[in-house]
Amino acid sequence: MDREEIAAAVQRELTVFARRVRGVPQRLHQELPLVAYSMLSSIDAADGCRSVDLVTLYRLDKSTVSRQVGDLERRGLVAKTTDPAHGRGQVLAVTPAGRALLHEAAATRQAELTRRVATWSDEELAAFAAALQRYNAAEPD
Amino acid sequence: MDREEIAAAVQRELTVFARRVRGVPQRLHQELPLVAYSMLSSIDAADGCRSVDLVTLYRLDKSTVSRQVGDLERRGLVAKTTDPAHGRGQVLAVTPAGRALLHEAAATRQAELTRRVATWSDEELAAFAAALQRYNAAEPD
DNA sequence: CCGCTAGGTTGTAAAATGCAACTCTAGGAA
DNA sequence: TTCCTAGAGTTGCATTTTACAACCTAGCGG
Repeated sequence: MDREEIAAAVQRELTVFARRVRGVPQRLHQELPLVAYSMLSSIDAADGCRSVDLVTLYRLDKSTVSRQVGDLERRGLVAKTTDPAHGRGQVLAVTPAGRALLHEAAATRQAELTRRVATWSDEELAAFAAALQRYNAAEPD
Repeated sequence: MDREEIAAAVQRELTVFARRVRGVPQRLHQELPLVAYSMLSSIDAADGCRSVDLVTLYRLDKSTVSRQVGDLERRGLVAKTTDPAHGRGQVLAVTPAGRALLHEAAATRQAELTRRVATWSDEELAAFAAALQRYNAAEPD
């Protein structure tokens, strides 16, 4: 198998993964679909982040992020604070309720993943994580 | 980093990938968005496949596949034939026009991928492909 | 003090999807 | 043979997610 074939295989597998994931949202966790989950977990991870940061992380439109963050806020999972230190924009923070729901959902997802990779060695899993990280880090433009 | 942390990293990276991909469809290839592309390429790869096969491959609803295949047919990229050998159901085939468009789109996507993994060695890329394959092959239920 | 611009929101339209109800027909049972 | 069941596909309908565009708002630099 030459490099081109390998690349084609990567392409194929990424496509399958991407397509399958589209439906998963509500199936996995009723209250926190993939979209909301990813937002919430990013806000939690990147301390003091603003909506713009999510725009660049996920390469989404401002409006999309605005709506989703708005939804999270309306549900009491996220709080917007106007931090004068950051000048313009609002700093986002996960509320205790948000954190609770997030941990619950994370556990569910983690369990699912753990089952899928049950037969993988630690080394194999670590290599996979590193490769994904590297792939995602590459600039698309 | 213990196994749990590694798993969390995998989770995180897969999420980022999944979220980013959602928007890509029309951006990458005007005529053949990700959804149509994946259908067409699967029909091309799995010779004599039926709609049901796509349902199981991508874990989509029958209706979704029906509409998408219908769209491809209306655009003259796919032909449905009622093969008596298969009993019920219709066997799908990519038309010459479909194949042409498919190859064109594949080239575009391949180029994009190639750029992203330009710094990867053959071994690294092959390992990535294998890991993805393994991940996708795991039964989710 | 004033315009510029980054950050965010809202209106609108499109795509993708799932569920449910329906049709059609091949294949087996009686 | 006839009938009934189950597999394959289609269509109606609602929902979610998204992009684009127009808009608003308030810091920041001059």
